[in-house]
Amino acid sequence: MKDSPRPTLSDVARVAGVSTATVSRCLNEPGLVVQATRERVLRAVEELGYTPDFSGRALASRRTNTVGAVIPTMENAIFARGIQAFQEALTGAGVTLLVASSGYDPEQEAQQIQTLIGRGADGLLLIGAARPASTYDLLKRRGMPFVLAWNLGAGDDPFVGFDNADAAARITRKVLEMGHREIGMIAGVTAMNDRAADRVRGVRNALRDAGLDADALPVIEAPYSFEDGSRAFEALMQHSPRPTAVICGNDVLAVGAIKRAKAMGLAVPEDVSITGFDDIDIASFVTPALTTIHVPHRRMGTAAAQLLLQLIAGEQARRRVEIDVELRMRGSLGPAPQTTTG
Amino acid sequence: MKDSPRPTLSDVARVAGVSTATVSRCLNEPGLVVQATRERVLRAVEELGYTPDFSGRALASRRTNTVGAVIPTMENAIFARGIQAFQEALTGAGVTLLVASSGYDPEQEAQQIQTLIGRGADGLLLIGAARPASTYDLLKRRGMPFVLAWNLGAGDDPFVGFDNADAAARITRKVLEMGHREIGMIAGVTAMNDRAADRVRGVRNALRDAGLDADALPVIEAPYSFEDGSRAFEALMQHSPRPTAVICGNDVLAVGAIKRAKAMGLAVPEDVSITGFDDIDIASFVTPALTTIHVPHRRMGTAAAQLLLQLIAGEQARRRVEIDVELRMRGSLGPAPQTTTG
DNA sequence: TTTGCCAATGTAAGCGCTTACAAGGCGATT
DNA sequence: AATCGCCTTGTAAGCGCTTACATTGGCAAA
Repeated sequence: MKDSPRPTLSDVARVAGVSTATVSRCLNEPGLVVQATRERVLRAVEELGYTPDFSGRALASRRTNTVGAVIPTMENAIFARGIQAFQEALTGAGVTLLVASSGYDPEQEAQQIQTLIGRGADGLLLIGAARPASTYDLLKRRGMPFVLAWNLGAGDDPFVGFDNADAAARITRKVLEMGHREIGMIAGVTAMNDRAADRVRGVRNALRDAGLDADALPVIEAPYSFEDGSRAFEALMQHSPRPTAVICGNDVLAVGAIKRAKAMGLAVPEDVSITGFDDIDIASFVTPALTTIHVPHRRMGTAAAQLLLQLIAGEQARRRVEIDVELRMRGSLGPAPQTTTG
Repeated sequence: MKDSPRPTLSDVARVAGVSTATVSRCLNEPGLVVQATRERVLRAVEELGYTPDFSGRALASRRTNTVGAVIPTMENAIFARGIQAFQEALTGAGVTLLVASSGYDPEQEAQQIQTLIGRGADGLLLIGAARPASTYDLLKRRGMPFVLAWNLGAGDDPFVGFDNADAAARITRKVLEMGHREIGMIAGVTAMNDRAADRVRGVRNALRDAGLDADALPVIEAPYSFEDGSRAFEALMQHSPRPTAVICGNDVLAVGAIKRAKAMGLAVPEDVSITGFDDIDIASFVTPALTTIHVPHRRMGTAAAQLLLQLIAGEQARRRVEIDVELRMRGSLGPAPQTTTG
């Protein structure tokens, strides 16, 4: 195999017997080139196996048709799904996506943003709204279009998301409606994760509104895994009085909790009710199926792509897109058990 | 917010009162610049909020410290996990990752490879071994280092993977050992997916080796979702004689199958045994837990990164890395039920 | 035939950066 | 005091591409 250096525009030009400008036009504005020439050029392209060099093109044309996304991690189904839809929408518009992950670390996120800017991203997708002011400063000083997703944005920052606190409050009210008064929560790790923190806040708000003591709510934080959900559930069951309902910050924790409940000989929902959040595939597949908040992740990704493309194009657009989420009532939430004191 | 054009190297140079070469050196080889100058330059960088432009740098230096990966889809936990590890390993080496997805379409894959080459990727990660010869030609003509993952590579192509057929045969032998003779299979979609196809082949091989009629194996292909696994299971149960064991091409299908089995009033594994493949988190969380093939996806991602970096650096390296997978025996596989004819 | 215009192509100047090479300055050596 | 050599910095030539502008040729109109 010949390890040939990549052919360049001028190689093509030489082989085709035209100028580099003509080759460039052939590739970008074929209409400007007469058919015979075009064919000659394309033949040369074929023959040499020419592929345009992105750097050269970006440098000369000052645009990249590229947007970047910085997500906490790919190992979370909700991001994977949303980003996949985001990407599909972009591809449809001839734009490529650069994905970077921050591991939930704001410093790494800032670093990745720098990298993406350096790579000429025309716009950025960021997750959630909580990040240092310095990061927002950077973005705005650069005039870099960006869209926040998976949460509401502060100020007038453009976003495509939903109110996590409000949704958490909604599911909490449902739990209360079912007669539960001893409630516990298994939250995602809230440090550097405004979505997780907002969900805790939402639960507390709902309790307070119902005249209960929000500060008394036992909350255990757990990383995003079945196993950690299980462990947290077991710990929560040690709390006295024992919760009759456990509200989980996401479906994965909830599934872990259900599993442990069964292992502990507790019937769900007869002995203890469990709720989730996100409505990922597995939510409807566990037994009992999870009562949860349905979030249309794909739709959110698509809408985010549309908004970002509009911002980049400088078009007028509704900058604050609230996505509807809805409560999905399923088997894991039932009426509170009769207490002996009741 | 001033929508200032990005500051360039020469802006920094002007502010710091030095030449562009010195600024460049400050950023890339700080050792070559005397402390006083360095401080002055860094202050200017800070003040202007300068970020190096990737295109300019790539164009001038002929290297990008970038590798690309083309995966079928992000919406599959096994890729998400492997790629996450792949990325972490790269980041540790100061290399950035560009991810593209092909939607299991070889043409799109070739397209994405072109794009990544155009973007100056120093190397590529590709999934599986099956793709048109033209794609391999392109890669080799360019002298582009690449690593295949999630399967064995053909010829002497470098890979980090495992033998899907062999692993599938292994789990099939186990099923046979448990006394099952009426076996069915729910496979992933095999078109354009050599891993899925190899798994089917492996099952057939094992049956043949056991003196059974491999062609008689009922196989239903299903997309990667719980729901499709369920549907396929139900269809398979119409087959006569009804299978006492269902081998699934992946864990997601298997979980779907288990759920439907229960819904149909079939006990697992008493009435029907079900096996999976991949050992994703949920495999140990379903009831009964899945007997499956454990694949260390993260380890594979890390190893792939190491190999790719070595190839790029032109170092001598073992180019064919076979990853160990192992059978995880859990509750979903039990002895074949007594038949009336037995 | 001459003129004018337009379509097709060529010329060449960068885009922001790196890096050979040149130049300058200073201390050490003789 | 003269010379050398090294350390620091500057000069300038591209890297592969796009694109404003110049040039050419052909054809229609006069």
